[in-house]
Amino acid sequence: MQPRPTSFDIALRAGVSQPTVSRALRGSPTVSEATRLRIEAIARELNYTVDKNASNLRSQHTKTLALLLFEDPSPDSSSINPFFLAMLGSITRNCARRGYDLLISFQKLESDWRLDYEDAGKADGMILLGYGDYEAYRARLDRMVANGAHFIRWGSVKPEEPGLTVGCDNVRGGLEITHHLLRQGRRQIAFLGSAHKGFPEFLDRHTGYCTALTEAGLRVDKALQADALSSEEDGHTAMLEILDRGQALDGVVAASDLIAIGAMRALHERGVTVPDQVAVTGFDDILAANFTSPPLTTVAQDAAHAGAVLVETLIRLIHGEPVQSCLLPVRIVQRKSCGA
Amino acid sequence: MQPRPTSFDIALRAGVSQPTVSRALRGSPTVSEATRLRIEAIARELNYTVDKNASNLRSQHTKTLALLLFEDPSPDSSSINPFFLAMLGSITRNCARRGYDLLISFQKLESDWRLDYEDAGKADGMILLGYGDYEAYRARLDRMVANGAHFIRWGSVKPEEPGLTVGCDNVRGGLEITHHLLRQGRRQIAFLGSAHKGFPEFLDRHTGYCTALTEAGLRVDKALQADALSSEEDGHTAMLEILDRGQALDGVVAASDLIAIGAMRALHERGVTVPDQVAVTGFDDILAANFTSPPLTTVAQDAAHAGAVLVETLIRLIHGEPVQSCLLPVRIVQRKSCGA
DNA sequence: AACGATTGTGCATACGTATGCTCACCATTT
DNA sequence: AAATGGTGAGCATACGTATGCACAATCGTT
Repeated sequence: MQPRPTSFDIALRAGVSQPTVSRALRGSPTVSEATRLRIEAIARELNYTVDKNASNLRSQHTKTLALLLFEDPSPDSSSINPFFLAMLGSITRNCARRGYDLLISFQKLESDWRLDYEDAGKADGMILLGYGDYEAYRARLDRMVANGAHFIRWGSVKPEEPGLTVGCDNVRGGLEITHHLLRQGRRQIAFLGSAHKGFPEFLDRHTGYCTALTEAGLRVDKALQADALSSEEDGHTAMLEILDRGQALDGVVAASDLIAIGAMRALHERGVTVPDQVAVTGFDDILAANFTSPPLTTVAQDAAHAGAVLVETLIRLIHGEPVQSCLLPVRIVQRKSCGA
Repeated sequence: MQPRPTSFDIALRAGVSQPTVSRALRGSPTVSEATRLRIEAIARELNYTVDKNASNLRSQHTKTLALLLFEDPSPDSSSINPFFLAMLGSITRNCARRGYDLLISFQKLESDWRLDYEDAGKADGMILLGYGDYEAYRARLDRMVANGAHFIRWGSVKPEEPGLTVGCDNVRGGLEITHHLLRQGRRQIAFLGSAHKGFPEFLDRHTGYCTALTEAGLRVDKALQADALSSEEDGHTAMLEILDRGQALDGVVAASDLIAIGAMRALHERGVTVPDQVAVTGFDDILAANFTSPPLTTVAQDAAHAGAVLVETLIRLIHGEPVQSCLLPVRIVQRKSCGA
């Protein structure tokens, strides 16, 4: 177990100076082809790798991004929301594609996450992922922007918020899926999802839902709505709540797939058939949406694309290139649960 | 946007030397209480954070673990196996709990992953996660062990393999779930899962399945087995293959939940009822297993516990403490699909 | 033939921290 | 009063790389 070779070892064997080795391996044009090839050969032979800590320390950047995953506010914090997991996969791949490492961390929204990463020189920028009411942290975000921190959020895109946001078009998603149910002739469409401020994306979806109803000349009825956070259990509870009101309904727009799955369970328990009596739709298109019975019609967010945009935009921000927030399109995935 | 404060800045304001600041903040006993408190106060005031790169460079360790996630060999590489995602979540949490950062990377098993991480000084150790025939890489693993690399694998625990492995008791899982079906009176139990070497865990589960049948005095019948890699589609195909043989059966032991879900889809398409005509079981207990129709009886692997053991063991390995491979218990989660 | 332009390399140094060693100081002991 | 021991802090330095600057060598130009 010999110590790692350094650039000095390479230099010695190649008969050049250490800086020349550094330049050669980084592909600097000021090093001649012949020298570079010689150095590269020796480096390969010795299994040399650049010491990242030394390299980062000197160059003052890390080629690393930090992904801060904010815990669901829901009590069941033992599992991550499946959609965020899909995002995580996509972000990881895209970081690798761009030559960046990805540092992952779970956080509470209230904790002092800024200090831990970019400030500590562990990452060049941060991706903020998770439900959460960023508005409550406006002051902190403002300060971060002022300090020149590099970060980008996934969430509800609002022009007035500080910093950059990438998110899908939740309003349009809510609008189109509701339209879709209306086109099936559904008229008493419930909405399940938190209207709580902590879930700005759910609020947007709710806005789309309301707009669709209004455009169709229908009344937005409070009796057809119930709060649900993000879990399957929440969806189950919310659905039962509406049923227990004795409220008649023929459709359900759920703010997430998990909520929709819970709602279907509740309907099933009460002997209501899906989609014949009640059509149900979700949002996200998580894996499980394929396997429910009936399979769930839902608004798909393209996690692969979203991850690419997040990483790409953040890297451009780090490089000082012009960037802007970005609203991604959504797409309706039609399966059986909507009755179409 | 002023430059980050360094330990020299703190030292200046506190009227001490830089090394004293370093010692104070790291809690060295050679610094007096009074001095330490003073330094800590100033550090807080200036929003000081230790520069990780400098710190790591000097101390030659990073307080970072690398998670190498090997791609599924399955063609659909766009999504990560849900069980591994659950592991990822658990590993992340446990790293945080122990004060380590987690660096994530997708890899191909063939690529030169060792060089990229521990050697580059980016991580103190590596967690290897993914299906894969590590045996084919025995030589490389041997070399890594000889070089003193710190790594731990998730997978099939075999005493003869180099390095450390943590895995659940796949043989016992296969055994118990098959017993479970046998106890329901099932006698013609199929096995769906790759007997391919690339999936040692599936092989172990298959071993358990065979043992259970033999113990029950039943013959292990090739006609009741079909290869399936890890995806839902593979399970679907494999199930159809057996059905198309005209093979009679009353139970299915699938080597993963996704395979089981695909199998149930195939059975449903052919008008076979689950669990009345055919009982179906899975392995993993992914989220979706709750929501299938009927809900899937399966062998649960405790990802939360597994992640804790992996991280714990790796850290002890890094610290030079005695460690050993570890076999984790599995637990049968009974739902509707097994007919019990 | 002399001179500027170009090319390739070395020198010196900085990045910010952690730690072995030395040393001053004070309290206690003989 | 001298010797001893313990405590707290400073000095010097190392970790391995990247980069501004100087400079030597080569080339092309008039």
